[in-house]
Amino acid sequence: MIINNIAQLLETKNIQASYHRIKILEYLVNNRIHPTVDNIYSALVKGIPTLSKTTVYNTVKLFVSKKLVMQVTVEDNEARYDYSETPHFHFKCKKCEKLYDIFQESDLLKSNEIDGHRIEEYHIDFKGICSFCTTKGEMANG
Amino acid sequence: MIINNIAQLLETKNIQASYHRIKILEYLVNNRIHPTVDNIYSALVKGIPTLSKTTVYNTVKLFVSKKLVMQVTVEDNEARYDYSETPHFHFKCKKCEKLYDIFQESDLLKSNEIDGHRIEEYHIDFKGICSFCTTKGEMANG
DNA sequence: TTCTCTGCAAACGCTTTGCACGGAT
DNA sequence: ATCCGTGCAAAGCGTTTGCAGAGAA
Repeated sequence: MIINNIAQLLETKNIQASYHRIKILEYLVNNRIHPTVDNIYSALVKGIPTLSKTTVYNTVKLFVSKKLVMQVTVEDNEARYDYSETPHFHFKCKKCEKLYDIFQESDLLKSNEIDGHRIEEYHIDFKGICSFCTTKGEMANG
Repeated sequence: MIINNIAQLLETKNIQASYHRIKILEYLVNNRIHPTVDNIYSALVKGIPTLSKTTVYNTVKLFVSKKLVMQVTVEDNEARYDYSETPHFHFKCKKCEKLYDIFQESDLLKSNEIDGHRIEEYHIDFKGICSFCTTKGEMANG
């Protein structure tokens, strides 16, 4: 369902709504499981036998560049992709390896628990434009 | 300097203090620049011509397993290594690509600035033992 | 001697690149 | 006819593995 909405969503971001792109975005919207490229490919190739992994790579890269989906890196060498309107954090269980979404915001760092999960490590990374680059304006490019 | 302290630091963590390990840890302690394996290798091979990248891989992996250094993944396909007693966050400038340490803790998410840097994205990942694995105790290993 | 550290070379796995085919406009 | 999406095959690159030689205990 909501294939039309998916196509519209693509157009909102100025992405031409090809069949593959619709299916890939649809998968991301309906499966908020932080899939890898391989996850997406394996799930979709059953219904689209001609699908290639290159297309999945191309497509998620395009989606990320258009800020339609977010790339998540919790573990190394596994790029995962995440469609979500709501900013959130992740909790990865070292035992069962599941990746949980965390929406709670307050007192994140005041205890060693979050949503009942025992925190052993955390990694908080910000990206943006640093104060030096901000004051230097655009001229410092390159 | 402080070669002796480095050796002691290794012994504290039950790591035999070989020459290479001392030099690699010394480099990490003195260069809090979140170096990659390649950074470490390139810096040290000048003074230790026989050094191999495999040894650097082996060594940082050992350090991480002994919790002597932390593995940082801000960008994909670049594993960086970080010696630091103080837990902290990172801010990566999208323009100049520099990686800043952030020690401030309060109101992290209440504004779109931190230490004067303009935040455009953030990624907060936790790792530990999830509530299900905790209640299941040790029996659920596998 | 035995155990561990070291290092070369090859293998590995994810990702990217180059190029050509095919469909849409 | 042109542009863009797609896909195969090969290359690329960081990392891991296997194994052998060197050094320490």
